[in-house]
Amino acid sequence: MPRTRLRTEIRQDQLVEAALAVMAEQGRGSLSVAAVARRAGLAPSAIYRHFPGKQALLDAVVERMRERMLGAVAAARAAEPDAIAALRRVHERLLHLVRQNRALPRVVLSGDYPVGDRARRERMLDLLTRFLDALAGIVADGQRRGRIRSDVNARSLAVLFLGLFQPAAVLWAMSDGRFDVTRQAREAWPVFEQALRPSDPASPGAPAVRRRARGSRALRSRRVPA
Amino acid sequence: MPRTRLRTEIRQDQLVEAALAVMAEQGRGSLSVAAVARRAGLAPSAIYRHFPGKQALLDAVVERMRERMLGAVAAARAAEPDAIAALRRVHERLLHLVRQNRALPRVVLSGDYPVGDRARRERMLDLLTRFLDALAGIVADGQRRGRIRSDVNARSLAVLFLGLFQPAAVLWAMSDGRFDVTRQAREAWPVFEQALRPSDPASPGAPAVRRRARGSRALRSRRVPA
DNA sequence: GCCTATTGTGAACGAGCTTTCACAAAGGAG
DNA sequence: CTCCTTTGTGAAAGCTCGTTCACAATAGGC
Repeated sequence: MPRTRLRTEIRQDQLVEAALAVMAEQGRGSLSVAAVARRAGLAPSAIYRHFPGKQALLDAVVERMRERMLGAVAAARAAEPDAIAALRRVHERLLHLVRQNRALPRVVLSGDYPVGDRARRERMLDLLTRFLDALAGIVADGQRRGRIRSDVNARSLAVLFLGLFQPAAVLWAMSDGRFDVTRQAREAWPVFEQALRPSDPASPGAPAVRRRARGSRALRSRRVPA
Repeated sequence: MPRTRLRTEIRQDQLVEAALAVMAEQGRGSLSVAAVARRAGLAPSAIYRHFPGKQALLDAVVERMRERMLGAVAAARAAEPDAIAALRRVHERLLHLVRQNRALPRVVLSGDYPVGDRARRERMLDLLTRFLDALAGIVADGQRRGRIRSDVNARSLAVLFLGLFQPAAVLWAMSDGRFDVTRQAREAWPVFEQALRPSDPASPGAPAVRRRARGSRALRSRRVPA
């Protein structure tokens, strides 16, 4: 007996959410077509009405994570003119995103989402690359305005920023939410923010004095494959 | 035709290494008993002479990662009396460990190693908890001697340290080694080291002045589930 | 109220996986 | 040398999973 009948766009949406929910609860190992279908209240075979196969569903999951992560960065950048404030906002939004969706670190940050194709692995890496590019864009902006130290290249600081929330996210997902990610953020952020400031001991808003950039000056902000 | 015949301890060792190699090359998705056996030059059924089942093999893999990670921390701590130098050494050793063994982030840092049992998940979390405890021990030592700022609790700084190398490790594993983890380390470490220093603008070796510890003073260095 | 494209279902197939088992060979103890 | 434990093998069982298919039921345009 067919249950309620819904349009395919709605079902696609539901199935992506169901897949995320299954991954959040039981890990990626249990991410079977049957589990996703059951979670969405459908028979396993119904999935093939809305996706060509399991791989396409997994792609859609990645695509949704991409939208949310890049969306978080873009929104924060648009809302806050100041680079440091924008980074802080990104930090808050990302943690909120992870809290809402425990599967995020398993999809994006684990480095081992089940992408079969080699081209798909590249796309996965591309997601993180674009994410880091967006962060580096904010950092570079702050560097131009003297709000962020210029003796370290923007890309490295962006990776450092990633390190500010990735361990917290993974620990939170691993511990089933017992790791206090809010406290970690509250304590770690000021340290990071202070580390971003120009090393000039003058007022924190002053333009960077650019004290000896040493050997790392010529480093470009390349793409991840470097 | 039986190939060369070796003692079970040697085979266990070989099989763990084979499993790590398979994971490093093809990801955890392809970590089948057959793949591990082929890599070790054995028939699939031979694995059951040396391990009760696949799960036990996976446990042994985790155990080996545990030894190596905790060993790296302990060795660095023993070799360097100064806390900051010890942390730097841990950082170098861990990156070396990851470079030698691309599977490490997939086993330990992804938060989604295929551990079936709930007790096993706890043990996995316990590994990271002990790792963070060991790091926090070094940090606390540095705090006592005034080498590291005391206005942030040791555990939070330990997680921050984890963030110094986890993203690099994951990016390196995801990009098949194209991400330049050495450069990232070279650029990021000074920033982190500087952020560790007591906020007192006096000489970096002076005892901490302990300027306003604010609300976070009473925070204990709890275990990860907090 | 009918028609047709769309959505849902249960059964079944085939592939791949873990595990077991009967049997073969090796290698040290006696 | 002989025996017996240990180690290795190939075949097959048993299982889960992704996918296909014939068929049923719905919803909306006419």
